[in-house]
Amino acid sequence: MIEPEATSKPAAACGCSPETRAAILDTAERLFGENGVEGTSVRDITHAAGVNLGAINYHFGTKDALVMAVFVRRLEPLNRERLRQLDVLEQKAGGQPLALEDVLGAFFKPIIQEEVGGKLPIIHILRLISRCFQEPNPELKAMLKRHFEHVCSRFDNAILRAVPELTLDEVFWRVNFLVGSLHHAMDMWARFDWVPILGLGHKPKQERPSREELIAQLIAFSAGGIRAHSVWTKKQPIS
Amino acid sequence: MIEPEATSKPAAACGCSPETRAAILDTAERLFGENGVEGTSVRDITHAAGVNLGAINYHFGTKDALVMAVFVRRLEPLNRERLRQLDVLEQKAGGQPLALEDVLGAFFKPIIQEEVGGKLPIIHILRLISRCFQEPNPELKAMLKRHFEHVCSRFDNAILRAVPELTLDEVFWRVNFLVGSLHHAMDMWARFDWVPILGLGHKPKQERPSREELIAQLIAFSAGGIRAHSVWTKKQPIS
DNA sequence: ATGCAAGTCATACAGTCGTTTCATACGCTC
DNA sequence: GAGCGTATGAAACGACTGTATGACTTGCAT
Repeated sequence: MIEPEATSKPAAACGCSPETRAAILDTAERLFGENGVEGTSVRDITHAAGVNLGAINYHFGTKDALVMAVFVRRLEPLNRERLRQLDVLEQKAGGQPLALEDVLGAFFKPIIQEEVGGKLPIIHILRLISRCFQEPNPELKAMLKRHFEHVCSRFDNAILRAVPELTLDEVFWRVNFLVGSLHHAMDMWARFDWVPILGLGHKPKQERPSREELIAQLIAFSAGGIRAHSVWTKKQPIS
Repeated sequence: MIEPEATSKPAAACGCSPETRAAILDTAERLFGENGVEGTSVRDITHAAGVNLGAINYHFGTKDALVMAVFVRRLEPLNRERLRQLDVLEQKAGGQPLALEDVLGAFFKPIIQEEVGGKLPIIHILRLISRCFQEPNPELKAMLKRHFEHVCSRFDNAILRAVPELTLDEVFWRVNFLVGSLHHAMDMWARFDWVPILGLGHKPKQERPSREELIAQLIAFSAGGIRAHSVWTKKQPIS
């Protein structure tokens, strides 16, 4: 594990930072997703990546800056792809409201397209996002806002046009429900073999579903949930 | 903040551990929920609780044991109340399948009943549960399994009877979707004033919804999602 | 009064944290 | 080949981590 990948050449060909930077980003993304930012030390990362301890501070300045770099590398292409798919749908529709399932597909599918933004499974960065939504770190929150603000605004509007019965507030909260479902489900999916240890109800009989099957289930669930009758227009209290 | 609550009496009345233990549990629950277990030191807890540094090790042995104690104090009465409400529903139904919304209500409502298991807002322990579902700590997982296994099994069965079209696997995953919605939404709700900073889409025009309103929305969404047409019986791939 | 057990206190321990330092080795331009 | 900027290496820094120790105080039974 500390073995510094024997295939690496003894020296880089150019003066710029070669694969060390990428190795740190890859390893940090994985370990952050598995154990959290606070649960992963810079020594964990450098040892697993087979680079020197000082490499993180040299290439990124601080550990916090590394966290930001890990996010930016993934979030930028991920959300660009989401918007691109939404653009395609709206262009096809020619001004008409989109089908709800199509909108949800444009939001979910880029998550499971592993090649978006790199060759590492996207699940790691998704688990990391899920973790960091709960963190109180203001810089982290500002960064997440910067990347998600426009995207969620576009999708909120598309969903509101697809299901005009709802109020904007209801769309806001139901989109948050949907995001929570995505995060928790993909986390469960990534650790499917351990799910019976977690013990959330029955252990499914069959194998772990494919990513495509899980996303199909997620789209069906979310669409059904968003299409549920409005409950806040009448402001009816809970029984 | 370090002020050891001036109203406390100079000495306890009995030889047993008096309010120190409870003060540690209350403070730990809050700080763990806000900053995570790894992000909260024993000094953070003891300072905020106004007790001595050694008090945690004296009363609980280790920090990990404190984490367990924090969980057990809440989870036991919470899940007991869930099962009680489900029992009442099944007794009323007399062998007939329950209404899906009633089942979901029995799962969600005890979360918002603040007086269940203590006088602290339940939101802290909910955020802590949400965080710890992602932790790789095996002892934590075993503890969560112990508390949730029976409860989720009961609710899975009730939901399966309410929506017999679904397969057991689908119920399993949709219940996980629902759990993710609950965790993420309640976390957002707890930090509603900061949500625009997080930037998940539009900022709602109106005020933060009441807990009852949010749960009503969550029940509507979840019921709609669970009632969505089965997608795995036909094993249709994603388009 | 005396002894005892429980609780609190200040302090210290060894280990780990993120970061810094300085020396060294490299590819490049002049 | 000299000089330069970039990258890596080993070691150390002070701060912080969870935990352990021993003295002190308290309420209560003898």
